[in-house]
Amino acid sequence: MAATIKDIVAMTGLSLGTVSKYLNGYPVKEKNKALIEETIERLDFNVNLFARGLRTKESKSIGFIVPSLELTFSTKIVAVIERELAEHGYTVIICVVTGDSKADQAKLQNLAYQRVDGLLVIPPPNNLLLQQWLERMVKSIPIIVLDRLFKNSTLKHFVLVDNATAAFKATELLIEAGHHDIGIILGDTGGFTTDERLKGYLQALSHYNIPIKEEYQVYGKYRKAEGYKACEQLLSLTNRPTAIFVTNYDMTLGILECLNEHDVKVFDDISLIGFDLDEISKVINPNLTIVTQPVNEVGYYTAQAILKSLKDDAVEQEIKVFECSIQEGASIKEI
Amino acid sequence: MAATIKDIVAMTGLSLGTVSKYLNGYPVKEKNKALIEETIERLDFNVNLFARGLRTKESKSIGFIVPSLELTFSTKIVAVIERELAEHGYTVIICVVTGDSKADQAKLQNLAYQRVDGLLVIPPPNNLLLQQWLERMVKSIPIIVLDRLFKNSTLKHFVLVDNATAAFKATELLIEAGHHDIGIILGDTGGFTTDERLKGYLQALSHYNIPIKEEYQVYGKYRKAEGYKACEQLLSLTNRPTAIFVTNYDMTLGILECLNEHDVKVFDDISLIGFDLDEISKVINPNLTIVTQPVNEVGYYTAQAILKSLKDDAVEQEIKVFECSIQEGASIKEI
DNA sequence: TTGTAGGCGTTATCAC
DNA sequence: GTGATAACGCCTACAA
Repeated sequence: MAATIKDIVAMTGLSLGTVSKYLNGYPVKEKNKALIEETIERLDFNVNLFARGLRTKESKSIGFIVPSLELTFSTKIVAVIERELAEHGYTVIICVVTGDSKADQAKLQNLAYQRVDGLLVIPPPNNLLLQQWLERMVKSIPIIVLDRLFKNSTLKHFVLVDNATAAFKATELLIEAGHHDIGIILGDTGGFTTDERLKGYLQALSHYNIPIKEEYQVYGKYRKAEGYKACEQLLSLTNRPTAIFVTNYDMTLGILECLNEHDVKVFDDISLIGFDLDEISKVINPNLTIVTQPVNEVGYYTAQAILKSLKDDAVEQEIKVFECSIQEGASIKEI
Repeated sequence: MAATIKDIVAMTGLSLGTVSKYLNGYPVKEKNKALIEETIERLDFNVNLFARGLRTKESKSIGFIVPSLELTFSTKIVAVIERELAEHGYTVIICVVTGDSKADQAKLQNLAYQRVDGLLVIPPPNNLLLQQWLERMVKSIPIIVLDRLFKNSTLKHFVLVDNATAAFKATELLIEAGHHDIGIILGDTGGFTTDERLKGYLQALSHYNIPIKEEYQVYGKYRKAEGYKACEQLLSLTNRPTAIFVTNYDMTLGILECLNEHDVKVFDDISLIGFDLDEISKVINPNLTIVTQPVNEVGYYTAQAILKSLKDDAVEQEIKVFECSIQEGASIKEI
């Protein structure tokens, strides 16, 4: 049905080799070039990537494994990366791997079948299966892991955000405003970013000689609904914290909803510092003070990095770390 | 490098045909089956979709063309669809086509090269190029268009949301609360959903004999920043509206930010009805009354529909319409 | 149930 | 610059 090079050959009288050369940017007589181009147009010819891939072993596609498309962080990164890669003729195949799903195995296999040229991964918290699969894949294609560091791994390329420092600074901000009873709402127990953020929080407390209270550390799995519950837990404490540090976007929504429903006023009744709420920090009244991750920079860097790996297949170890910044709002009360 | 069927043949002593049969679910002697499975495991064999596709002309991938990954509506649909399709062994290739970009042409060509088995499309407002391309593609693969209706087209399958009725009901709600001066913040001039929503708004006004004022209709391109500007425009009117209907998520954020900065209180100073703000309607104080689109249902239906089209290639005309609902908050004041 | 052989549409290696 | 020809890895008749 669809036109092939042979059809072009038949129409132009040129040889298969010549047409193929044209298609791949090799020099062809000006006259023949025009003839081929016209014929391609007429036939609505599209190169068959099955056939080309069979020969060249390149799919011109890269796989992007994310833990969820419902989490704002992943989605934003996908947006940036799609843009950059498309510009270079690469197509992005999305693959959601949650880490706790029976479907993961099948999904990864599909991705392997597709013969992507490279892989970008934001690993889910629970990811043994995925990690093993990656160790196998990295033998044949470049892989960049985002937002998580694997120790003792054959994987060499990581892109991180300095979550510990960010959490330290956020906590410090609350401490400097006079808060000693600071709750933190974390992601998944044992998750990499969760641990880093907790570390920063604890370091800040230690640094300022503030006693650490276990009951102030609650987990919300980075989800809005879980964040809501975690918040209720903090509110129900007899020694309720005077300030809360929420460690991602989606949970912050849950926290705000919870405070709203319990008629606890941000600033007046409780101080708050959020995470990555760029779009809505000013929608909220009072404006929220937030830690912001440099999502665009991370995405851009990653896209460029994978493109580079696709060319040179130099396999140097590389760990790139980005710093967060704090955007001041009016949600922290001096006490 | 990577193992092929031939390698399996060499290891097992079976023939190529037998192995291939196993791979495709045809009956094979139990003993041979076990042997093959073991060998596949040992060799880390993955079917080569280039080769298979070359024969079968199927890529097991479907393309999803969206106007942006920064718009909440698209992103949510992508999430649902990826989940459903993956379950059936299909892979999703994301392709952002903005409609005003020089890059569109190249991106569509790439998608054509990839030989996707089917296409899902949320067209951007400005989409002549895309539409022409789709008319060509639909000759060979099934295509479902979301959130927009093409008239006089060879495209036959559309999934819509009844935006006109939704806008009518939203406007009616404001009218019933006593509002006559109702501003509407729309998407892209001439966009399909924009026109539908405007239509519903105008119908409601007419139905209740409320004079239509052009200056109350402003456009915000469905973007937060543009929504902000549009809101400022409404606020600056001498006969400032007493209520505003904002027609998508992202713009609603902009409007809220704008009202916040101009110290105009929702409910007290101005009534508001938003769109698709599910996650944050309760984050805002007062809770926002919103129109909600059945995103999950739309996504689920679409995924099932494309899977069906992939099997039967019956090409019946089909236009599926989903209704919106209204979720009551406390952002509309009786006057 | 198993084995054999041809071909899917390209690219790459030659010789011309 | 151009033209023939052999792969690439798999599926699918067809024959056994």
